[in-house]
Amino acid sequence: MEEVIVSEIFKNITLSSVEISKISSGFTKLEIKKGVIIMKANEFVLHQYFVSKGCLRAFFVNQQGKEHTVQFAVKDWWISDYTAFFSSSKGILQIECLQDATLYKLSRENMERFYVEIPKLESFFRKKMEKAFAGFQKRILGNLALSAKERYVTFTHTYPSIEQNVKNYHIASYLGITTESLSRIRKEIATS
Amino acid sequence: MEEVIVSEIFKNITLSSVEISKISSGFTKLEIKKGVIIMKANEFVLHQYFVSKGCLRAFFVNQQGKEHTVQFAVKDWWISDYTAFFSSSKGILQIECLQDATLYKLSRENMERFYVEIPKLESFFRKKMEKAFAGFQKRILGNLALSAKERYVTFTHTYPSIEQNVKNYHIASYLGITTESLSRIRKEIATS
DNA sequence: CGTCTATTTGAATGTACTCAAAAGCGGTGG
DNA sequence: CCACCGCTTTTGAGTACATTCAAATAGACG
Repeated sequence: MEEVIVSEIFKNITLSSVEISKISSGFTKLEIKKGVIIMKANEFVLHQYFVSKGCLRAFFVNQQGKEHTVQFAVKDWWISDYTAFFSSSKGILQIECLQDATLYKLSRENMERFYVEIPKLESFFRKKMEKAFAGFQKRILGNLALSAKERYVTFTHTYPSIEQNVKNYHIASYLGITTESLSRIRKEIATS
Repeated sequence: MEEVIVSEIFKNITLSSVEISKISSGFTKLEIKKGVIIMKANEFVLHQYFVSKGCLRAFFVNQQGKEHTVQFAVKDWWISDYTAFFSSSKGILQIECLQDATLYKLSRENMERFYVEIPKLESFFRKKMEKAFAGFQKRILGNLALSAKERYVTFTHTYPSIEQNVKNYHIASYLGITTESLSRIRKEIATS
């Protein structure tokens, strides 16, 4: 892997050249085409992915075949089925590439090795978790406290870069409403 | 603080007596009575709390005065307004004691000191975050994919110990429904 | 026993859903 | 350039589910 990517992923961290090459060798670069499913449900989740370019989503398909988007990821985000990734178990999510993407994949194994060999990376990932956790809490609160319309408006403000990349039905499946409802909400907003 | 509590909090971690006393001095023991609010919204969140006994909840109050429960905590759980705690900013959640409780409080400052002085604690807290994150993801998925009735049933199975400690309207505010709806759901389940 | 709080019930309302059909949009090939 | 195709979004009508508001019942506790 080109080593320049290490400074893209681990911004704000000062690393020696030895550390950089050690980290580099732990990542694998992937070029993914739009439409490709890079992670299937019911398989062991051994990797997480850093998005250097493009757009992806992680989603759950329920018994009725309905899709529920758990997460979008654009540049500088990480994506995986983290519940499975952390517990080294089989996942329930699928991950789909929505726009041609450049990814860097990191195995749990290499990540654990980083923690031991380069402790500041453990701090880095801990902080990343803290932010993700805070984001999830915000989302839970939003689902509890806000109407569908408010959730949509919040979404467009919080993730303007994502809105341009994905279909409305992906957004609907993220907000927990149907495509039709989202369409009506958009109309209502446009005519007000 | 009695040092015996350190082994209660940091189970599965081998610590030297020096480390134990260092950790002990970082925690403060609290005895809290039912009904007491230990954290108010709009104040800086400097601590997180380990629950040794009792039951608490973290909740958000929206403009209309409606309450939304983000988290319950019973024995061995931690509770705080983590979004604010991690960013050392003002919180939006309140934390209420639902059953007389024994808590051990830890400041962000002391926690950061632990990370530096006793690195295995950073691993401990990282893993704790990973589990909490996984739990939140499950909850988001539940909110998206399940009906109110299914969410209630899942809740009673996942947190049987909590259900006994809290009022139905607390559970309703956790599930995102009204007390009346929860009552009807319970009736429906009972007569089936 | 009486009071306060929590839960249940009822009736009317509202919001989002389902299903079905129409309209819009983008790309491809004649 | 335009006609066609597939996919996405919009619109409409009827329905289901949860909400609101109000009132009745049930429980807990002094």
